[in-house]
Amino acid sequence: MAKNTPRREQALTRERIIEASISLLDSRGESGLTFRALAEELSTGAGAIYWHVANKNDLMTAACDALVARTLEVPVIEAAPQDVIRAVALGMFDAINAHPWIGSALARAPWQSPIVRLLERLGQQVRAMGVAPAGQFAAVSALLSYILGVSGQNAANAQIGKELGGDREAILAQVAAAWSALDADAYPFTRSIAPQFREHDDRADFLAGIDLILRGMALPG
Amino acid sequence: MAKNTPRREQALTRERIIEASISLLDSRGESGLTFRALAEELSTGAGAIYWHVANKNDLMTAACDALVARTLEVPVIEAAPQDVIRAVALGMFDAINAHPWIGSALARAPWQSPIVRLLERLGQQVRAMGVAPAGQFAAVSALLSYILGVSGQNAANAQIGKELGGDREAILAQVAAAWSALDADAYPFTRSIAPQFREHDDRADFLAGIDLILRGMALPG
DNA sequence: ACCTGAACACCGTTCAAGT
DNA sequence: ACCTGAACACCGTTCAAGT
Repeated sequence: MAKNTPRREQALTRERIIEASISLLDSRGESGLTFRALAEELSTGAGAIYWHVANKNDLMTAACDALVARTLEVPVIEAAPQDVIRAVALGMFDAINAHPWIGSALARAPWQSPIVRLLERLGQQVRAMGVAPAGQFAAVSALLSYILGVSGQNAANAQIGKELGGDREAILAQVAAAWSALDADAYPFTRSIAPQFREHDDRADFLAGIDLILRGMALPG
Repeated sequence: MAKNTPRREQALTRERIIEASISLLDSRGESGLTFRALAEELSTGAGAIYWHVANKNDLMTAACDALVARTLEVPVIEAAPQDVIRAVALGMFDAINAHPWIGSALARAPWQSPIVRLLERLGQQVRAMGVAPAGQFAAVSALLSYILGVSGQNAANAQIGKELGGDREAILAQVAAAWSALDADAYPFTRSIAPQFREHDDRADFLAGIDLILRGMALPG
């Protein structure tokens, strides 16, 4: 055996670990990211990964951060601040739809790097909108919380969808049917909204919520 | 041994299991809820619990639902719809502050019973506000997503706070310091907001976000 | 400095067997 | 019908030992 035979094609780096994590998360879902699976994918031992990564939480946050960075990388179009905010929000919505695990990862990373990226992007636009300095943090925080809330729900929906076989139409119909069967006295609103729910468009409703907040922000006072 | 000696004081019921789960979650945090710990608490075997509960997810959702139900149980004060919405939202905020694990449980229970309780309460008020039927679902959905987003972040904050020793002041200061140290070109907004963040009031900002959405909803069209 | 892989201390869930 | 508890198939994480 030559002594300088490399043990593998590429050296094990934090970046390679993160990339492998993303592809594992995308292909096998949240429960598919395992130190053992990762080690096999990278042709190494489970313990080796700990040299580059503190723990699983660190790994998830890093994977999430990499995708959020990519999502926000798109060139900033010259547009009204409100439109940029809409674009950023929709970009996140689409990214989470494509990689549902980001939703759960974001929920567990309070004020960490992926969130800060978003905060910065939204904040610059909120400032450009002319929101008073004293209200800027609260305004950005509201946008952020809303986006994260939708993210989390969408991630959970996707998870359940995968478990139940994936047919979105069927799941919506099932939920709508359950709502229609609720007690008429206790749940009048939910019952009445069931048909609307069945045909609702997550993306359109998401944007409607963003617009609600933006409209509230644009008002004086 | 008499044959009719009861094996334990009380029979094992779904309710007792849920109560024990809540107290375990409150005292030991999210990772403290374990079938083994639960079994010991209830003087039974781990497997016995499965007779009354489908799985851990079912258990978490049920525990969450019980607390949400209690939170929404408070008598509806005769007040303007906006004020009732504020009160409901604040009630949820405080409940999640007291039991951070609700935040994570809610995030994983899309359109399940705890969420439906909230949906109903908010929906009745949105309708009372006079929002057009076609916009009611989107409006409630926005409020709901926002509340869940804040919930999730708060739950994660509490989790990290517990891990790091619990001093909120110190954690805020630490995050603010990290933000101030960010690259000046890439993160101008985050840097500028750091002092504000250090002294921000989660509850006040939460309410400010609710008001933003309510204001947006009250506008025509 | 970086990697190996066995070992540790857990998990949720199942299921034959009991009452 | 309800409960027992051992067993199964996993986890994340650590660490002595290697290169």
